[in-house]
Amino acid sequence: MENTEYESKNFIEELIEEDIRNGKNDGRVHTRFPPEPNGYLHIGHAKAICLNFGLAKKYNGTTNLRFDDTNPATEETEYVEAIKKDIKWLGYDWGETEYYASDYFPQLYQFAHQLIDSGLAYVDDLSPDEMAAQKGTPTEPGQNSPNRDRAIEENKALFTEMREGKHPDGSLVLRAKVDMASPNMLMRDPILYRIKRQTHHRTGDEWCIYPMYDFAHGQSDSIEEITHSLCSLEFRHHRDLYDWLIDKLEIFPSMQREFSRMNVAYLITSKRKLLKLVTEGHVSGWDDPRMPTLSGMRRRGYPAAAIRNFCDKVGMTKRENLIDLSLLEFCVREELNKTTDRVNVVLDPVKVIITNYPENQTEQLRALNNPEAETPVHRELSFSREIYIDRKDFMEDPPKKYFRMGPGRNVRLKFAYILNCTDFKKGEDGRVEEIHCTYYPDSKSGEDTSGIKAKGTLHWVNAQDAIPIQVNIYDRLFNDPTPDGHDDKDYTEFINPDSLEINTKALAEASLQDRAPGTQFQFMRTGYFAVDETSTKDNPVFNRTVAMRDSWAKKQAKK
RNA sequence: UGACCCAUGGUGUAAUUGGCAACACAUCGGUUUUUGGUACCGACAUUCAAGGUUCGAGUCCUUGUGGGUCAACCA
Repeated sequence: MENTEYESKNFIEELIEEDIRNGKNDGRVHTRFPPEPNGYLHIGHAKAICLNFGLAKKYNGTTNLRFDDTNPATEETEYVEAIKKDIKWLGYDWGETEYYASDYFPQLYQFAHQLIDSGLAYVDDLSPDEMAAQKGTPTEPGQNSPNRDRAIEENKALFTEMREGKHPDGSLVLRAKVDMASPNMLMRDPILYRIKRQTHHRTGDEWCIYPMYDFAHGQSDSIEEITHSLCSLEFRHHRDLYDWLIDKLEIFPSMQREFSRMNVAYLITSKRKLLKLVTEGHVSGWDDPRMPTLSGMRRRGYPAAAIRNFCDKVGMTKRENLIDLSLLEFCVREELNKTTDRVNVVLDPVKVIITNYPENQTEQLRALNNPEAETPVHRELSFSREIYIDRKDFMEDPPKKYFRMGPGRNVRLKFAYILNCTDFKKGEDGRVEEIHCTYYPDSKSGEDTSGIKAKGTLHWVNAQDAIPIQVNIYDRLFNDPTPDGHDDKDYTEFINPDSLEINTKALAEASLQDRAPGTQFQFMRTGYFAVDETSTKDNPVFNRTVAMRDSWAKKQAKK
């Protein structure tokens, strides 16, 4: 048949399918996710995780988790644990294939000797400044080091001494003998090993020399027989060295390909810059709900499924990009709309007295938890003479298009009755402090025979049993779409001073008293919220994940 | 004054490989609605430029233009 669906593939999938067609690696697909354990995973990593694990799943392959831990100065076990937790939370499982570049230190050391034996590596004693001076520039060739032609035996002896700790930190390095005139600066005799007396989080003090990225990453890929090693665009120039080393070492030919990093407006994804936000106290930690880290987004209430869907929608190309934050928020709302229970929470309470409702009466109303759910589930909601509504749902002198409460107007209370506003009282400060209404007894939700129409529907809480909660209202951390894209200004200058508003006057329906951290809700007409991990029965705390789409507010803002 | 990569609506991608520029987000308008939510309907680009090849070019070629990356004993 001709109506078979055509599935569009990204350039990496095209490449993999071509390899499979050609029988390369017997059609095997083996990817890896290689974080350095020097910080927490962020939204940018999510794209790489989804890519690597997604590809392996699609082509029946495997994905290794490999910690790229070759720089003991910055790496810690704390980060290893956090990274594993975040990957699992995102929904991926690496099974038994958990590796560490540091496990390969002995093998890498042998590789270095192999290169020396082939006359393709030498020990250099130049200072960093001298080396830089000889490096040349992108338009001028560099100069050979005076040590470049050191005898093989001497190189072997010196390198062995480096490993044995006979030379001080920084005094010697091992360099590959490639080409000091290469147009690719990375091929100008790159450093392979440096001396660094620093305790490693896994190997302790066993080593005082450590391989550089270029002599660890590709070799680790090769040792693990990774077929497709995918990384971001800025590593394109490393590919020449990657291939050169594999070729000279005659080891498994892993193939590196590059894709463009994900840039999301108003977010930053530089680990160094995120670390600074933490250490300088701009946020409460790596998992602050305003952080673009997976732990921060988790705490904020972004569902893993939403992040996966976002990564999928963003696509895979080699172009520079700046993705609208609204796409991420769309994915979050789309998921939460399907999954969360709707509850009544009043953020800025104003008391409403229903003057014709019996003083000592309380009735139980039936409330639908989630109208989107396949099987409807209901809960009970208590209702009585005094309730609270949100301050912004009342106007003393409302315009015609305002559908909420105002003197003389009818408005429905969700799951309850239609009210008619008869009066209101103001305090000394001029603020409305009490609203009087009457209710239509025959307008009860689900059994309304009143025939009365109310344009608006409000959320509310029963004054008798409403509980006080703390609500953290989060907004974007930066005021600028590209906070770290300005040459003349530091990104911290764009920090939004109003990125967190702590609301302690909110009142919630009684069912929210003792909910487990991480539980998510839609606060009816307000937004999506998640129970914070610090929340307790006596002090419930909720984080705003994202506000509802609000076409009314949008219209008002334009005026 | 080098090398490498990239260029399709406001944004991110697609175009069955040379054959009617599609999808999503955003924006605007409308319908439905006991959430100003959801759902649904509609509007919104002749593909960076100029040449060339061709019956036919977003796609191929040439030359430009614009953007990105590269000179850490970081990854």
